Amino acid sequence: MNSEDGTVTERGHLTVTSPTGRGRGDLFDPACPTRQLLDRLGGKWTSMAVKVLGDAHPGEVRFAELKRRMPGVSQKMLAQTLRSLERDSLVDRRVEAATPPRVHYRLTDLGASLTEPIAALRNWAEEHMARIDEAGLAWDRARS
Amino acid sequence: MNSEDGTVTERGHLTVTSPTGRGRGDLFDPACPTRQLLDRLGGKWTSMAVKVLGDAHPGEVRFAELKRRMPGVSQKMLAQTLRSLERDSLVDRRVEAATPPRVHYRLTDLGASLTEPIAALRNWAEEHMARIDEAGLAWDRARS
DNA sequence: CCGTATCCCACATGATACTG
DNA sequence: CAGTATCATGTGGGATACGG
Repeated sequence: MNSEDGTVTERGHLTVTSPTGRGRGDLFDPACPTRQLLDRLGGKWTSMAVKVLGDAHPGEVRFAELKRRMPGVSQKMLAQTLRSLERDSLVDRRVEAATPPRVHYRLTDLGASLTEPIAALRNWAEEHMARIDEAGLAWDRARS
Repeated sequence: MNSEDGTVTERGHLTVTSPTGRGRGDLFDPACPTRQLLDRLGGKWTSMAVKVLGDAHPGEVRFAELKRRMPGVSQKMLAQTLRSLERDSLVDRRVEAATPPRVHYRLTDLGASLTEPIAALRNWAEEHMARIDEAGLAWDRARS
């Protein structure tokens, strides 16, 4: 982010309106909800964590089990991802006081509701991504 | 959706196991369609470009007009975003030979179909992001 | 007008090591 | 077991300048 330049380089977003549509006095959409959501889901592990927790719903999943079901994730990234989801109230964290400690995670109702739009994305992806891959390869070939 | 156990092997989503059924994963899956889609939509300008082009559909939009409707985007990022979309066959590019040249962009049918799952995301975001923001602020307050 | 080529930096992610 | 701390790095993306 640039220093003291008051003008932000990013403002209006997916809620971009037609100039004639309605007079939005503000014009500046400091934080478009869709952008914010995409920023979260776009993270490398967020959607996978939601998926894994969603599959276990309404059961709880422990940290190590979560890690086991998300091959490739590091402890750091898993913890960070869960933190973020917890902060957003999408995930609930329950600590079982014991030695060693046990920590259980589950989706909140809000988090569970997210699985629906994600499912829409997944369905679209399953149906069309193969074609997109082909198109990409063809494009690469045709290029010079 | 069941609360069954087991690793996530379901085809089509954020699949995580190796194709050879190795059991526990050693490698993460690079070819999950949903992951690929999210990587694209997660880009800073992709979804906005789709939105703007979708609003204009079936009309075409020229480069400069697109840029005008996407405040904050640089020429580099706009060109790069459009290239990527074109490569994916989500966007069609038409060059009108003239001086100065005119280039028109429009969504393909495939690209237009993407607006539906995106709309699902947007609806969810508009309905719930405010609450998520609150939760984040409360969380920040509660934890020093 | 419509791009591409460079440079640059913040940041997301990964590897590793260390605690309670 | 469930994290946090630290360091290294690849890259997305912004600024700027040049070219067709």
